[in-house]
Amino acid sequence: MGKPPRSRTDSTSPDTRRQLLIAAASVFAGRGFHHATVRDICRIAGANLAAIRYHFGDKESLYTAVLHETAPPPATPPVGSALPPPSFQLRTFIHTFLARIAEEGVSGHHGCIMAREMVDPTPALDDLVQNFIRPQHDWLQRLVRDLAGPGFSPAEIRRIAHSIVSQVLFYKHCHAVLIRLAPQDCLTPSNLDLVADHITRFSLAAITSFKASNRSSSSSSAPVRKPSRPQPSR
Amino acid sequence: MGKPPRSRTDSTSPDTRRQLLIAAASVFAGRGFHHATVRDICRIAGANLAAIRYHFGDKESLYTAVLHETAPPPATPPVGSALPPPSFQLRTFIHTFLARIAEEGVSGHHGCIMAREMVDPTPALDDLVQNFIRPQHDWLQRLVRDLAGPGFSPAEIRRIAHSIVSQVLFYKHCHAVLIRLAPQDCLTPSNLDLVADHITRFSLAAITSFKASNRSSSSSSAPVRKPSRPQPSR
DNA sequence: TTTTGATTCAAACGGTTGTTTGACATTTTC
DNA sequence: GAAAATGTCAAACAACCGTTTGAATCAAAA
Repeated sequence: MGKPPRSRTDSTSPDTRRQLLIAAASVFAGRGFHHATVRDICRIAGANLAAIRYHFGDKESLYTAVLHETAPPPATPPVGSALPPPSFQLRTFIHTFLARIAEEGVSGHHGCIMAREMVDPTPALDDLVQNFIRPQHDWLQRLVRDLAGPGFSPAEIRRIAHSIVSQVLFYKHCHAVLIRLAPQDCLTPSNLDLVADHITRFSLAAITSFKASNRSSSSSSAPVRKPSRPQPSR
Repeated sequence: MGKPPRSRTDSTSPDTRRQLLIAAASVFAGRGFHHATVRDICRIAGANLAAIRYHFGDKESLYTAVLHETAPPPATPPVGSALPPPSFQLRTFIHTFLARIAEEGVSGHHGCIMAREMVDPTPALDDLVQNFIRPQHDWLQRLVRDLAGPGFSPAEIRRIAHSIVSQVLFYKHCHAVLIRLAPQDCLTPSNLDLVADHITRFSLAAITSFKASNRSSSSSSAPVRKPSRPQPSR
């Protein structure tokens, strides 16, 4: 029946397995799970087509293997003694986040695959949310709570966190548009600091203003009068 | 040679053509150009497989036909006499934008297809940018310039516009993550006003703060001290 | 009625996909 | 050295894709 052998987790695996993982990470990151073909992966890896079945089982198992084995080590928040000020932490978070999705080489594949999963999910997204996204999401929420101070509902904290994350992901998800609309704004190593600074300033300014308006009035109130009934799209 | 007939633009087209357009819009919006199959479209439209070739030529021509024929009428900015204040215009822009990408029915298909094009572009993206995205982008930039006042470089204006747009698109592009991470934050008709208000307040607060810090100092200066060298991702 | 052009239809074509096969080579174990 | 496990290989399989064919259908013009 040719049942594939037990999954090998030891480091004495043959080279083919490693080459497949490297090639697969590159192809999956570049074209997404569905568009990537096993033939491309095997060709780049210099392996036979059947190698995928032998080493991983099928395409989807290879995909999850890539996600697990190319995952960056969990961020090391310097817990304990001297925590940098929250605004500094936010700047570092945004910069690191941007750098991960801007990265072109091997270390950027995981971020690219994650960005693709968000828009075009596969069954692997559930694991990804649980293991990578939710921890970061929770961490960011705590940071926003520290920055904003008391008097904010959990929903407000979450929406602020969304506003921060969205500004970062924009440069990944809308890269194709940006390159046609304003190529000079595309995320490159040269303007990464500039973009990180902008998003940090933009977000901190909004949070600071929220805090101020929250201190003066009892609850959050929209500072702009709403249109009675904004025109429904078409 | 069976060359497809001349493209018919008159309204006396047979019903099959219309049904194909409707079905195609739904399938393309739901699964994207590549994942959508002409067999699905024809089955939903109740048409034969060859109908696509006969009425449109091929799958890609059907796609562009959908993009053109389901396009919403150009937004009618009340030029001239009584323009509402910029902050009011921004709120309306964000609300309309959000409503378009949240819409589930037929009128939402164009927005869904556009959102997919941004992430997974097809040859149709060039037209889309030129005809739909760039006009809105330019309009928003002028609005931001009005809101921020003088003293900002074009690049700063663009980055602020990016920050605004990104917060809206987030709810579309990251819906799959949001539904797993914080389902109550997903964009629904019931919380659309809430989200629009948040994004408007967040953005206006940031712009107002930028304007203030621009008035006090000569140029824009980051209010947070930068880390000397933020940890490179892994 | 005959003819013409427009439209639909079942069926197949050629290509790509993920997957599987069974033989072959190599290494390890007894 | 025989036997078993391990890994590789070319080749094919089955399913699906977009596309194409050529005949059938139908309404209006001649």
